[in-house]
Amino acid sequence: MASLGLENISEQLRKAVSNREFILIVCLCEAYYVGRARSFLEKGERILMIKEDTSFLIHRATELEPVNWQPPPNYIGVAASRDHVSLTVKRIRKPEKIIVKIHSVRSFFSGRLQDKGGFHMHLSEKEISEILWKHPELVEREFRITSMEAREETGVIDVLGVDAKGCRMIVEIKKNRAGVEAARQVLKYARGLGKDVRAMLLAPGFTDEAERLLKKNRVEFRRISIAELTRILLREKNMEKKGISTYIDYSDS
Amino acid sequence: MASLGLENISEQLRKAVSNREFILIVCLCEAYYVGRARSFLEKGERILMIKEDTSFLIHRATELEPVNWQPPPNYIGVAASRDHVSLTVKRIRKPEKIIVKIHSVRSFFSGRLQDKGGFHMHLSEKEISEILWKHPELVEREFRITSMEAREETGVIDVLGVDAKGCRMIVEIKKNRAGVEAARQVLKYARGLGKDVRAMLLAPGFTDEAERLLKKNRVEFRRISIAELTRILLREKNMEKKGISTYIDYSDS
DNA sequence: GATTGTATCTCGCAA
DNA sequence: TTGCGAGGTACAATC
Repeated sequence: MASLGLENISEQLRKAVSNREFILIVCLCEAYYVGRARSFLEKGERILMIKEDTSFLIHRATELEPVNWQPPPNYIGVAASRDHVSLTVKRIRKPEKIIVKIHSVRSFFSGRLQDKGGFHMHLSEKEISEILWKHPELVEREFRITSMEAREETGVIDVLGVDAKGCRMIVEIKKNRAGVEAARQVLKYARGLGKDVRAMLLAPGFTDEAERLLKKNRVEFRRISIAELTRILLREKNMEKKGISTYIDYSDS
Repeated sequence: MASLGLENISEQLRKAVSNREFILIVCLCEAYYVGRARSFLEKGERILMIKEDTSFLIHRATELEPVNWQPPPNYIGVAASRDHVSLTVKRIRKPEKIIVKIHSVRSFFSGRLQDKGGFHMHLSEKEISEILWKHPELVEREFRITSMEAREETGVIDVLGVDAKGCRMIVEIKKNRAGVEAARQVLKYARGLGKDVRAMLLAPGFTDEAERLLKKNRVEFRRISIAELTRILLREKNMEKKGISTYIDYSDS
């Protein structure tokens, strides 16, 4: 465990900052902020967090939101005085800075975090299909779905329907950002059904490559928001079994 | 320093949670979220923060924003398995929850934070006056300022001016939330100048008491945003010496 | 409880 | 770089 003497802390902090480590300090401090506004946080015990990309946060004992913060990139300076360590966090691209006077330290952590784990907002394609089945207008105004998961020679087409003008339309759903493969897949389906068929790809996002391919081949595409679909899904579920808290249970076992 | 064995951690965590302590855990973990959307965060090293009001945050090595979070109040549950500790954070007023599987712990801190320090967004009354001098429309459309810091028998009136209809108007500025004292002060000034004078109190906020008193005496009041005024102030300063970074320097010495 | 508006909003994307 | 829209926005004030 690190010694918590101020001289020691300032040395460790300096080193951790120059190594671009993740730093957590539980300390008695006060903080000034000048930038888009100005503020002063009186002395008290808080958590200082310096991230590996120089993001900076000061959290208090309560409240979700940090009391002070600064988005990266920042210049971070450490200076030792007789009775305190000052930490200066200065935004590089904008005129903003926070100065923290650290008077004493209760806990200090620094180190590199091993974190290659991905973050996924998700909804299965099946769930997305179910939502679209109930809300075809999410695909397009006056769109009607005639069949789902239709087996064709070229593969399984997620959604088959008819647009406002009576034109047939196939819709392919991707739960993640769609790449060229997805684009090629829709293309294949569309070609398999002939010329007078509209084709659309629905996904939370599209790679540049995919967009190019889709535009070139006149396949329509549209962004869907997983968050919005989730909102709809949960609302419907709540309608079904109302009164009961009904979000999906991620049981832990 | 706490032992970082999982059994030990689960016990400490349970105790800290039941004592409503502030908890910081640097650990290898994965996290599920279900609620307004759904997400999964793959295994990696992160910081878990449980606050004294049960606010919950998961921060990664980079990025200002937490990857997962949950506003208070929450129910917090701890369960130990053979190879991991699971932490369940379930929102009380809304159907949302996060489940974190903690696989190993690099650092653990828990304790009560002594923090009575206030947080103040500020701008001096003088600075506010200067901004109003340049932007009288912030007081009211077509307002013209005739004098500032005018000495009257009853005291120093911050702003004296004329409204769109030519009616005289006094404006009192408070840089913090205005209480009854401020209200009484404006009232005194207004009475000192006679009946055909409008009076207005500008402040970032008003106590209920103050509002009542002001309404009763037909003194107008208007909320001003310190953040907005600061924005204007800094913009003007940047116009003056443009090219140079010009925010006010909080020197640290 | 539901709605509205602000924020040192942040963040991503397009122009 | 700037502007615009979305967000699990959060949060306070208001009805």
